[in-house]
Amino acid sequence: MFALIDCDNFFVSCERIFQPALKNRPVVVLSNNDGCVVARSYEAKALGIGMAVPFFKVERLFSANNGIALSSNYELYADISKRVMQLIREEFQNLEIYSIDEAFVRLPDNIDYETLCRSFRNKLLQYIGISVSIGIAPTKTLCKIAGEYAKKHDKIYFLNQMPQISELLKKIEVIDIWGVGRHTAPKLKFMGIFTGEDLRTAPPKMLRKAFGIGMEKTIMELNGLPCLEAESEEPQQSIISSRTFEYEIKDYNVLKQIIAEFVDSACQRLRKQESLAQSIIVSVSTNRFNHTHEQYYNSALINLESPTNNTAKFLQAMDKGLKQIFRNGIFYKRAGITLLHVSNLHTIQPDLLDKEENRGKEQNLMKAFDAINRKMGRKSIYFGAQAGGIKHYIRREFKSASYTTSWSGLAIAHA
DNA sequence: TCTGGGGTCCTAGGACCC
DNA sequence: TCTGGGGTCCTAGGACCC
Repeated sequence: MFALIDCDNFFVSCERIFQPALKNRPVVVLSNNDGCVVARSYEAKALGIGMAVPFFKVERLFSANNGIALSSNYELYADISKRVMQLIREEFQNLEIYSIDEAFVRLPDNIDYETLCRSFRNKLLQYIGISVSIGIAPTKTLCKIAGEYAKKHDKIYFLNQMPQISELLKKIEVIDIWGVGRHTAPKLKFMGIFTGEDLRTAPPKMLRKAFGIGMEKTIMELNGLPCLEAESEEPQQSIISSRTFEYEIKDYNVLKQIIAEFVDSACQRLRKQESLAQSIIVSVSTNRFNHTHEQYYNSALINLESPTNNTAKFLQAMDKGLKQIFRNGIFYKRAGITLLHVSNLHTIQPDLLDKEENRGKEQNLMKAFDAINRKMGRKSIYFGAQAGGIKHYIRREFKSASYTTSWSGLAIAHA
């Protein structure tokens, strides 16, 4: 049996831990540049604020109802997530972290699932102050459905018997089934498949021909046959760092300095998971909502001679790639990099032409670099290519303090 | 005025081989 | 010169997820 443990309104819940005044009123958390709504409290949902809507479209309605909007505070959410996952890990087997706010676990056979989950839910609430919903079912796809139901009802829901599954699926639109997206749903409707139950009883082989193997798996899973197994915690296969800027940028050097920040951040994550990468994609684009300037999108792939996690080498490659795609007179609003062809640092095939002593030196250099920044604080040392003077290219006007990750952000209790 | 960021998996098609 | 069948590997792009 699987269980899906899903934090309720996660980003909002994190903020409320340290700001009790946010309780019982509409709260939303915004994406970078305070652009879109990415998390909503129940009170905000009740106002009809949709997921991922641009905030400026709902701002008046929202503030008229005494709402509070916050910029995203990813340091805080990542830290709270880490604590939640740790507690889950101590309690269950086969933890699979699915996203920042949800995880699948495998439940042992022949136990009282609901009692176990409910006591764990209370523990999380008491230890960390985060409320979760838990869906229990024989497959992951059914767990998702059980979890959604649990959110709206009693927070724990066990979905197991076929008549029960069938009844629930009848009430669910096909677009709300995990694995069915906005492109596939209209096509399914055209074929007469409207509800989850229609999909469950549809011919799997036929739908596989039309939509691929993923759809066949979804149908099997709806029927209680597990096709998606517990996945082990593998290092990531690609690492992305990209941003939309607050302002449009025309200057090559400014753009390059900002992208150097992305390279630095991605390489740090690469080293943290003890990996190497061999390629980097650099991409730039204009503001797709601004039609007064020429629209432009381009990307360049640069392959390195051998896998590395040396920031300097990726900075060089990034510059080369950026030169290939940069055009004068374009107003750039967004840029990013992706590291790919990621491999494990310890099992790497050494390059015959690469001297081993150089590889050792390179590793030591980057270790020292990371150690200094860990000890003395972020960006105590950095590469010359990185933005020295350009710090402010993202707007986060309503960000809360880094309560758990910075001394200056510690909450103060007045007694 | 203001529209996010970070991932995975699958498939089709091209290049190449015998 | 054309024909047939069988295969691998790689890449770009689409679809999905949160």
